[in-house]
Amino acid sequence: MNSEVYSKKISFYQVKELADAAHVTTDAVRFYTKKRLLKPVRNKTNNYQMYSHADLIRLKFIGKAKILGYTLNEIKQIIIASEKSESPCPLVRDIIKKRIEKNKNQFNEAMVLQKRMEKALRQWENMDDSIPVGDSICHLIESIT
Amino acid sequence: MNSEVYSKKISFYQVKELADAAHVTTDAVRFYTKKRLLKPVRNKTNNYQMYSHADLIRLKFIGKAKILGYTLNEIKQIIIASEKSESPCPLVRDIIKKRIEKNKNQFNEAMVLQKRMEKALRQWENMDDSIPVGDSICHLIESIT
DNA sequence: GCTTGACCTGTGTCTAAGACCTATGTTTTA
DNA sequence: TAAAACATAGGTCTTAGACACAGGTCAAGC
Repeated sequence: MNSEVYSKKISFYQVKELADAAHVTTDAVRFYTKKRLLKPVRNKTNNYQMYSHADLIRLKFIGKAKILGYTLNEIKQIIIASEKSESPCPLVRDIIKKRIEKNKNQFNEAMVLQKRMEKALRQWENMDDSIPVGDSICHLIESIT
Repeated sequence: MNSEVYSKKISFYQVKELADAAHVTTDAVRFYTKKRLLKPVRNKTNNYQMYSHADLIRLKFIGKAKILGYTLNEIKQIIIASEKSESPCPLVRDIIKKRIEKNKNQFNEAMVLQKRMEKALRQWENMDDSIPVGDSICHLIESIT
């Protein structure tokens, strides 16, 4: 049995119930709560957190936003905007545009790194595994220009 | 004037001298020192760290290894191997091979994310910036399947 | 009534590689 | 002698939680 209260037509969830409903861990729920992305109320008799249906919707929203590449801080800004009855959409569009651009740069950087590593590995094919001499550490890496 | 001691044919470097010589920050030098990648000795009169020429070579080595994609922990393992008069080369080759593979996977994941973001942005072109209703937060993100 | 298991609480540490800041001590230079 | 430039240790901050620990709560079965 869960902790839904039908008489009041208000459902509350405990941490694990909420986590399971959104297919995330309880650690994630607690983490989001600490960051104030979720806003449970306290059950004063046992000090437990009680999550509302709105929290469940928020939690699912967080999941979708995350797979689109939004960070938790960005998601928080979006939620805050929506709570002020502002449209968060311009913010949402703006963030994703910037992230797409940023990712392109990181992509290129990662590509450069990958090429560099592959080139090094090829060059090392003709070099032996010698024991370092003097202050040298590894002639393979030290041979890189 | 720096703190090189020519009479003993041993040069010592202060943090900033070493950092400048390897084109890194003093914070980086201190960080590597804390991680025991560099091993200065203490000047007992003023409690300063004194770095040797071997430290400078290590510091330059760290720089080269880093642009090849090695992490500091991996670099530490390599240095430890070389200090035991073992050849660190098999380790060096092994790490880079694994990282090349890992990068390929991360590359693919990043590509999937990028495509997902671009697709979302295209789909949002035909949607308006409405104000959230009820428990909804942002219909743009919530429209993602 | 008691135990057991499953849940809850807060707190802390760990991940990578430093950047930045504070407060304080030392050395060099004008 | 005072200021500038160096040094020290220590702390916090960045991502998104995972994992561990110690102890409180609650339902079920015996």
